[in-house]
Amino acid sequence: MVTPLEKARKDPDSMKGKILKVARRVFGEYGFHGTTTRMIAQEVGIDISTLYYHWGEKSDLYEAVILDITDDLRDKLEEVEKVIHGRPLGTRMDIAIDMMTDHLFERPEISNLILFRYFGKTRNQTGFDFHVPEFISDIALSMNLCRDKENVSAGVRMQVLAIMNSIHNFISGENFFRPMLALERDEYILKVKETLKFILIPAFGGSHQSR
Amino acid sequence: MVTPLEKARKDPDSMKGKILKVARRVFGEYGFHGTTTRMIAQEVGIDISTLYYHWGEKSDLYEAVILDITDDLRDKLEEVEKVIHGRPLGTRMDIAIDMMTDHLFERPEISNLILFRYFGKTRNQTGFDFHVPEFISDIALSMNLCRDKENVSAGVRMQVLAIMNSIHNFISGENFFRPMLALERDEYILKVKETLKFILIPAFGGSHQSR
DNA sequence: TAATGTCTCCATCAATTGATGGGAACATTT
DNA sequence: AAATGTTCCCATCAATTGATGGAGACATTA
Repeated sequence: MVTPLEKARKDPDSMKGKILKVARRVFGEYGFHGTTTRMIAQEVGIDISTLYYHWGEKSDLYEAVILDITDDLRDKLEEVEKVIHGRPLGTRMDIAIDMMTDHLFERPEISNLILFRYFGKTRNQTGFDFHVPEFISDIALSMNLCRDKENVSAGVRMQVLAIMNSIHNFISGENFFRPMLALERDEYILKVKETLKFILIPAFGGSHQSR
Repeated sequence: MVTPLEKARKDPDSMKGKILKVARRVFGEYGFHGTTTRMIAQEVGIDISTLYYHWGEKSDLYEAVILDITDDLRDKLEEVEKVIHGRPLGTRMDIAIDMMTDHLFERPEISNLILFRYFGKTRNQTGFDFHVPEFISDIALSMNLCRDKENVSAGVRMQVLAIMNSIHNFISGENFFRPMLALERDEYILKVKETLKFILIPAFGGSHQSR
């Protein structure tokens, strides 16, 4: 069976797909409460009732957006893992940072939405959760921070969280940070990678034992 | 002349002060759009019109909250600077992390609100900005990352941002991360400090030259 | 006592916002 | 041609939400 989300992902030119794409961006910029269904409809260039025809409740659309970016992120992480597999630890970090930042800078809504979920509450919180835990374990394994996927210690999981968040921060904070630093977009992206590596590689890329 | 905000800060038991305190927390949890004036009034235990009598428009109250936490943060940073001044670099990081995390874990709204401002947009954005830049330079100087407060390079400022954000992330994300890691509050706080030091001290605390 | 300023609540508005129903245009399929 | 499904707009609701005016209660001051 094909869910509406899968259909919309497969065909981004369909109305469902177009709405989903815009909704990703707008929800990402303004958060759940900061976004109105009218804003989304207007950006797509359709009437509001058309939006409801396709996606139903606002929270249903939001949920679809969340699942969409989750899938997106999972796919990318798998791709990265394939590329870095087998290489020395330092190189692995280097490549992973490059690939993830490039990917996310093209899709800042992903970082935006993830950070919104981490740090903000939503009235009428529906507890559909985020499958973060499995990501974490995969990354920990891929970074040689643990031996097996099961039973990753809390400390290691926090380290992975810190890494992912530091990336998301710079992506999502671009609109705030870049004017502050007076950098062009490509300079900014370059400096982000540089800074992330400067901080993360000494701690993770070097010669440490897996615990 | 005494502004309403100064008055409220000086006298936290006054109605103005009580409202401000609650508003900090609620705005921090739900963001600007996620918070209704009725939510705040209800938490304080007063009628909504009482709130408007004291603070006027919702956005005025929000602005006061922002200024309030900015002052709070500035004061704390000054205090930290006094304590760590003159000590060796590694110890400085260690103490600064301990003091800042302790302070912020008691006042998570600060981290919440700062991250909201970094990562989210607000409809009708009034561009009152955040005075982040000056903090950054102070911290950079205090961490021996630059020689003088003027003319701190973009790279160094990004490093400072990364440090501050990584702290805010764990504070503000507690509600999301802690259940995920199945930790008690004090365990969580301990592990946060541990993780931050594990990542940051190799990059900043060790033997590096100031640029 | 009278006056003043502070603080409170109730009732109410107007605008926004989530959501729906009806109906028409249009293409595709049967 | 008939049936079906998709896409679209208009009108409209009910609930929420930001905001205000008026009228009391209360203490302090004159």
